[in-house]
Amino acid sequence: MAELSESTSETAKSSSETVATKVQPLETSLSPQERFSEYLQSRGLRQTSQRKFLIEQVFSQHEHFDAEELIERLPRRGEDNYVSTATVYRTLRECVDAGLLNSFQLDGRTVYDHDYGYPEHDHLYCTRCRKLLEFQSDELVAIRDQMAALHGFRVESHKMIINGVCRECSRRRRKKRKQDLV
Amino acid sequence: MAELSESTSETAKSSSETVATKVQPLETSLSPQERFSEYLQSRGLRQTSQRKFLIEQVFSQHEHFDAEELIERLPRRGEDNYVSTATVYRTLRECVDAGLLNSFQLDGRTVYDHDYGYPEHDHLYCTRCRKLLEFQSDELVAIRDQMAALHGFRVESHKMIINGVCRECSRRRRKKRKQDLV
DNA sequence: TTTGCTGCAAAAAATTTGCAATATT
DNA sequence: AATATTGCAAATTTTTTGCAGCAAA
Repeated sequence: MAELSESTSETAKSSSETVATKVQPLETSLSPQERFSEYLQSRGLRQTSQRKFLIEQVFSQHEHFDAEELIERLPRRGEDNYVSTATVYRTLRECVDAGLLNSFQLDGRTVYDHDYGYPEHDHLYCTRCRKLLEFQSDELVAIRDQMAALHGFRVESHKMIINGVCRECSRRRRKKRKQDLV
Repeated sequence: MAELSESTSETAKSSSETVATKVQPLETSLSPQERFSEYLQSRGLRQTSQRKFLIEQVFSQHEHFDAEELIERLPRRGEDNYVSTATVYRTLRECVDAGLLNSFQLDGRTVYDHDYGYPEHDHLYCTRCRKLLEFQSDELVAIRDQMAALHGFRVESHKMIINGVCRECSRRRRKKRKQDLV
């Protein structure tokens, strides 16, 4: 139904002190597959072909996606490696439990984001083109911890999303307005 | 189905520089009712008894709520002032458009929060007791703006939620663990 | 073998929508 | 009078669940 795209990261050519923004892959000792295997084993769960195939697909590209999008690019019923909708949902949830994926809500859908192998980050969401950008800020985390401490909270995680209009959409709009004047 | 409660605000007895946390009502020249009237008029929409009644109910208590909770404390079908589910949903959406309410997703539900008459704030969510606390941080907003600027975004809004375990739940847990040892 | 897992279809949960009747402006 | 709004029920949308048969360990 809806599409998400272009999870970009730009370099901080900036200015002020502690501005870290680049969201770069981390080095990991285990591949997502291996990490998932560990998770399954630790819980007495089974290594099935469906789970293996799904993890492979999910980590074959670093993009945000929702269940529907994932299912769309998977083999159809009858084809090889077909996985039922129910199993896709079940496996996505397991990935979140296993710390491989992160999930959040966007326009009513659950969006998944690679967690394993990526630094903690948050998102900028363009309300015009629905593009999702990532950013990373240690300062943000520091404030988070400060706020939590103030209220006696022990932090488990956080989600932040900044809604706005991206550079491209602003440009597009400006151009259009100019044309409208002609 | 689920219940949300106790939107508290604690005072910052703190310490470090710019820590502002108290979320206190703002002074407003218009009541929510009046503000909604303006909104309706400006769009050629109508002032109906249902809308009037709903705004009244929604602003009669400063709490987070979802559609289900609201409907529960409203008159039932057959009673005076009954408002259909569809209208409740439609009106809540209008409130968001009108800037009276804010909404965000929590555990699969849409949660509404008073926006009009309250300073911009974010939330701490206890994953154990599902309590929602508010906090306010200018620093957070500053970082938000900085991150947006870095990516060429024009900010429209943001949502942040910190998940964790609240003071009370931590205590409860600790006590329980102690008992378990006996 | 034992028990977890999968696919299927049906169920759920939370909104949304079509439409005829009704109420505002 | 013109048309926005409401209530109702049916439809959507997204995700979950029950269950019988299948498959890892």
